[in-house]
Amino acid sequence: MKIMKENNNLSVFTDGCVNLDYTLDCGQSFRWKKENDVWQAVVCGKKISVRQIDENNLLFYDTTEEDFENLWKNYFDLERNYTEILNRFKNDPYLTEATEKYYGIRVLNQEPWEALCSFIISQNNNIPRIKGIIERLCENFGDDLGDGFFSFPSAEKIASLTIEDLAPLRSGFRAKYILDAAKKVAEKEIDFDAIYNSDISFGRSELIKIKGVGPKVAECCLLYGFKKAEAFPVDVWVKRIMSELYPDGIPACAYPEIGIAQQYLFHWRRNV
DNA sequence: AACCAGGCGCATA
DNA sequence: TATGCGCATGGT
Repeated sequence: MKIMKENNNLSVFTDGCVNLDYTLDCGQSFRWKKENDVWQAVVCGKKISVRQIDENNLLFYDTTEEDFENLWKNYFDLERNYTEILNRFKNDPYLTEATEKYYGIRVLNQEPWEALCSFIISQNNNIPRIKGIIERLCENFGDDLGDGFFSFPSAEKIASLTIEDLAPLRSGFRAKYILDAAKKVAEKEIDFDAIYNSDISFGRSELIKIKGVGPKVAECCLLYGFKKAEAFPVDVWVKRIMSELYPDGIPACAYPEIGIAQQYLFHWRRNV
């Protein structure tokens, strides 16, 4: 990976397996917006603007090398060797098709709290409405960073609120789950560092202690928020994939990064 | 064990 | 334009 400074911007040359359009609009994150070919969001409390120049080149606007090294490199999972993983996936015909068609999806490493909160909201829900609820959550309780951008509110901030405070979100029965999660996280009853640094089985048993977090939401948190590539969220689309294509289970070549395989298969199956 | 709890996109009537 | 369906979890 080569990094070049261009005034205040950072030009990053990757291995080519990075497609922002696929990555930022495949149901794993809900806050990115594309405006004039530039993808924008607030991540880790900072506004980020990034553009795909070509297959190998990303341009990060107003970005320091320090922020890229400390935040964005990990966020976009750029340290992982996707070439090697996707080559291994080619031992399976369906994974071959999915990875060729949607080459460049990367599994993001989002902030644990944002991932947890987002996937609690995602349950029994569709993507347009998930985005709306999260947007209202940030507008109401996040920090105003100007130009219509808001940070994702902290667990501590949410923990200080009541169900009535959350009414403007129109999140329905999920509001009580959001509060329970915020309280358990703010009071360190759920220890993010421990989950991050432990085996996936520990994270599974911890996260389902939160009301509104079942197996599916827990797997999403572990995959997108705790960098567990071996997490495997099974939603209705993945259930279809499993019954239609893999009645005997996930092919061996997908291990151990079955979460990455899942992301390609999910997007592929949804866009048939 | 079957149903409901917000609400909305989506497919079908 | 109206109607029903799906959605992931917990509680009844």
